[in-house]
Amino acid sequence: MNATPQPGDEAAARAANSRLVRDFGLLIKSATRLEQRIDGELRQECGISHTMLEVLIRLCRRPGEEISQRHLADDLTLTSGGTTRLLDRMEEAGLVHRTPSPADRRVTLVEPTPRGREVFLRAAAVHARLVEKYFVAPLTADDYRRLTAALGRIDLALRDDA
Amino acid sequence: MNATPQPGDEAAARAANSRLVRDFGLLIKSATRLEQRIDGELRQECGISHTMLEVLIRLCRRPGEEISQRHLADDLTLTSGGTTRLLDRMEEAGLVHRTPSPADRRVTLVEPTPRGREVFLRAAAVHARLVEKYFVAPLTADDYRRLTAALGRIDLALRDDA
DNA sequence: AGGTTTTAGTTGACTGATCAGCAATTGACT
DNA sequence: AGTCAATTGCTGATCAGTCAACTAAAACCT
Repeated sequence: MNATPQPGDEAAARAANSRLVRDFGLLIKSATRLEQRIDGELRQECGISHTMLEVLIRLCRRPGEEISQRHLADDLTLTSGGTTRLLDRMEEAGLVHRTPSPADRRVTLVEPTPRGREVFLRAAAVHARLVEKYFVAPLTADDYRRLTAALGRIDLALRDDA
Repeated sequence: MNATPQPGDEAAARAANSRLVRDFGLLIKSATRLEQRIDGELRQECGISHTMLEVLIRLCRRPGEEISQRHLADDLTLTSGGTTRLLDRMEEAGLVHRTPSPADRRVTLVEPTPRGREVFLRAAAVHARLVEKYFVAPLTADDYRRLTAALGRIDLALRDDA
């Protein structure tokens, strides 16, 4: 039923079973699952995606401040094209408003609409509930602190060599 | 230039600036960046995506063992349809081989081809190099241990209430 | 000032996933 | 045995992103 064992099989098995491979897989998988869970719940209860929530978070931080698409794109790790389309959908849904920058006619500034802020408030509550349940509750306070610190260092390492 | 401040603005700003929101954003962002980096490098140097590598990892663990698509889908957090198409591409690329299960005529079993194992070995080296650089190096040994343990608990919490 | 280079955002073509619906097969219950 | 439910994998339609090519505007550089 199986082919005759090849010399490479053993080496491949060793690599596939390595500790690092499993641990790294766990990081990616946990983050993916977590995001899927939150995305699904947000769509169902608030009608927005997790990505849209991330946009609203950034737009609501400093009321009155307008943020350029470029800035959003960098912060969300999206391409400029992807950001254009994301904001198209959000504008269509009445969540944000685009205005050309008076200072630089290349840039367009983005602001949440009143409705955008309102939806954000509801979404933030859902978000908080789920983050609490799956991110905070499973960890001790100490673990939580160390985890976020560790993630910060990883993120820094990734940013450093662009 | 800015609209008159609304009563909800302040509440929204508070939510948007919360500690939990930032920390959770960091988790998702770090994982996303990490995966993008690795995916890009794998495509360039080995011609496979990160998802394909994850498939090969699972197929190479126990040489001679064949794994059902269903099992793969669950393990990768993909839908069955997505898995079908992923394996279509991998079969097309000569990385895996599908055989109908003799025991249950609904299931099809998947095995790596010799070429699949060979590509996997090269990809695993690239993978190890990057994981080492961005996941291990930025952390102390102690942090690393705690981080993976914490992720394990998060993953468990997510699995528990399916 | 004037030409070159860089930057911001949009768009068309494509990719890799999802979802929902399907056929085939198997299991479970009388 | 015979029906009804559950499971496996596949498919068409769609979605949300990428990439590369483009335009318009600004910055830079002698």
